[in-house]
Amino acid sequence: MKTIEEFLESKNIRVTAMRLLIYKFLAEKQVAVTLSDIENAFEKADRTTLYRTIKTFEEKEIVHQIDDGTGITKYALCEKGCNCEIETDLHLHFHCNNCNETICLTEHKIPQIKVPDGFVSENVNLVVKGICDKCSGQ
Amino acid sequence: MKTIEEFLESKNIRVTAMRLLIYKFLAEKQVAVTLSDIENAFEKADRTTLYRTIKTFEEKEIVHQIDDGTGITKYALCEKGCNCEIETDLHLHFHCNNCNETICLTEHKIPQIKVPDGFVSENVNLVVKGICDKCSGQ
DNA sequence: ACAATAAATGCACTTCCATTGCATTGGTTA
DNA sequence: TAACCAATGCAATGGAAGTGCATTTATTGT
Ligand SMILES: [Mn+2]
Ligand SMILES: [Mn+2]
Ligand SMILES: [Zn+2]
Ligand SMILES: [Zn+2]
Repeated sequence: MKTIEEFLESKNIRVTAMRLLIYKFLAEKQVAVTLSDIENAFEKADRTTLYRTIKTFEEKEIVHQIDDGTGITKYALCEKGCNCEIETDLHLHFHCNNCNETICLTEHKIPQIKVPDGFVSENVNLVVKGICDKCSGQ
Repeated sequence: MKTIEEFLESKNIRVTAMRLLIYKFLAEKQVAVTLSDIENAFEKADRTTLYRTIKTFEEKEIVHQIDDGTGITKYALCEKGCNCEIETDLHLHFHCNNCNETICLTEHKIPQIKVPDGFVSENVNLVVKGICDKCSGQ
């Protein structure tokens, strides 16, 4: 069981107080977060630092970006063995129309999508919208 | 074969010169267009008018909005019998990473997506990215 | 330990797109 | 013709993403 510090170092991310805090914040959250969410959680810190931190995490592939159609970019930690490097994020994302939260359904892989002749599929974004388990009340 | 005028009226959209022009512009295009595309095509007209025209078309369900992940909203005419009212846009969208164009693959319906127990799927957005037929050169 | 160096942080500013308020124009109806 | 309402145009706003540069903090070599 690696410490967070060791984990970040193994990914060539220098450990700083801010980075540890943001990493922990992401790890606690069960849902994808926006930059504003992080901003609200760390009011002392500058927006740019938070922005660049999340971008660093993204580059180093410990976080992936989610476009859930709300127009606001969200982020979530990658799962172990996520291998963003090789192919993008194969799991689907669910956006709740009620509580407005977006979560990774890491168990649910995106099915193979057929495209017409002549088209080459490199990458797929699949977002399901509806009511989440918490909001559907069961 | 209805005229465009009759068609717009049947959808409770008042016919104006601008609306006819924009409708024809959309009808000619084989690809989804941005507001800027329309703006460039009609430099005499005000951006707001173009914006509100497309929003009117969207409300009246003769145009659907496409979020292809570029961060810029695109629009395309609905197919006949599209029935946006009942359920959204079941076809998938393809975004070309080379020419940067997005097209409706109206023939390609989105497959049924399974979601975990407790989740209710209301609506699915599926965007495939890759190389389009024109760019793949076949 | 110290100086040199590089990276991280903070502040200010910019850009881009979407959206709105309000005045004006234009078309329809009584 | 007068009254009305919708469409248009202009100006401004807002939100989010991104960048330049100065400052602080950490790392490295001597
Ligand atoms: Mn995810
Ligand atoms: Mn479409
Ligand atoms: Zn919910
Ligand atoms: Zn192309």
